[in-house]
Amino acid sequence: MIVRFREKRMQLSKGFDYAVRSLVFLALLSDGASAELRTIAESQNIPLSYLAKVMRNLVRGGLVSSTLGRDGGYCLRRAPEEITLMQVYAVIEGEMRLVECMEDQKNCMFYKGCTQVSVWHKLKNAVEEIFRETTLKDLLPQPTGEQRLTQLKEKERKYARAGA
Amino acid sequence: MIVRFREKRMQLSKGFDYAVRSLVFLALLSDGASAELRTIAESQNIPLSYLAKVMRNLVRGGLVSSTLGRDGGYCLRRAPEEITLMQVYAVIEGEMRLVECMEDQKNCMFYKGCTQVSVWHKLKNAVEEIFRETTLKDLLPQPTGEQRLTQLKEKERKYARAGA
DNA sequence: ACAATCATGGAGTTAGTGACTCCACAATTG
DNA sequence: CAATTGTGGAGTCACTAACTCCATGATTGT
Repeated sequence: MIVRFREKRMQLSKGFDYAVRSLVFLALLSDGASAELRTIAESQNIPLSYLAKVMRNLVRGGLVSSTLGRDGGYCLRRAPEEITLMQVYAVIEGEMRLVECMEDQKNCMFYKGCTQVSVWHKLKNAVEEIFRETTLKDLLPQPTGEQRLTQLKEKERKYARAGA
Repeated sequence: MIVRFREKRMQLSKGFDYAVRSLVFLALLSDGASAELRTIAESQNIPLSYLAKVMRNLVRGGLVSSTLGRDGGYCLRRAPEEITLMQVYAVIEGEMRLVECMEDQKNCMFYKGCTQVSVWHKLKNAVEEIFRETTLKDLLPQPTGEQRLTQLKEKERKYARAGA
């Protein structure tokens, strides 16, 4: 039996979710390294040929670069902190439209008297602001206490060497 | 040819939009007055029998009351400033779920390492905050300059009488 | 009491599209 | 040249928002 997502509105698409996950995966690679489609798909449990489409959009959008042939794959084009969710959203979904008449109000039959459109815009702005201020870096898993301790020691050693 | 809404994610349902429009319509009636389904539907260009369903939800949700029989119809149960968009959303759409694994993270295969869910929650909170702070009153059309002038004169006359 | 008028309830129907698949093709490299 | 990798696009499928229909129940004026 396939358990499915009871659909309610205001939800994000899987494509967008997949894109973000994949980008985070790429961001976690030691810098500059690339990963093939299959690796990403398997690690993130994303259907391979569907992810192909998503990645193509990311390539077209300039967020990742792809190399063909043996040892090919995808890698980030910019540092994680320079890639915002807004950019990802724009690449995957385009312009955000909460309602039909969001920008082309001429089509809206309530053109003149419509008082709600301002609220929808406020909503859109709030969402986009969060998208704009959230970068891939914010989505990277925080180092555990142990890891942070290691980093600290590393730093200390550096300072010690610098002082010597 | 039927022109249709190019669907992009993060959009609000028509049901919700219809609900809000209808409530605003009711709020504009001189207080206590009720309007029948047909009146609302026609004024707002909403398919009659679809609106019936929406209104039923609003009744069940306690936002409007309905009276059957001749001269029946719907009217607001509370003052416009006491009805928030959040309440309307809850009645029409239920709990907001931006992604599948929003609350039942056990189902999420990335349970442990998932760093994005916090962003989705931030998003949800931002949207819900706007919904919570926006009431029907905020959606009522502002009086035009002319109307405001009339109101002002009305007030002056009152004061004049009071002074006399 | 009755008929007109109103909402209620629930079982359809439909079109659109998000999510996913498949396959042929193009580029790269050992 | 053969293996490996991404590209491109047409095609499929299931789900559901949006909408319809009809039978039923409540209320009120006459």
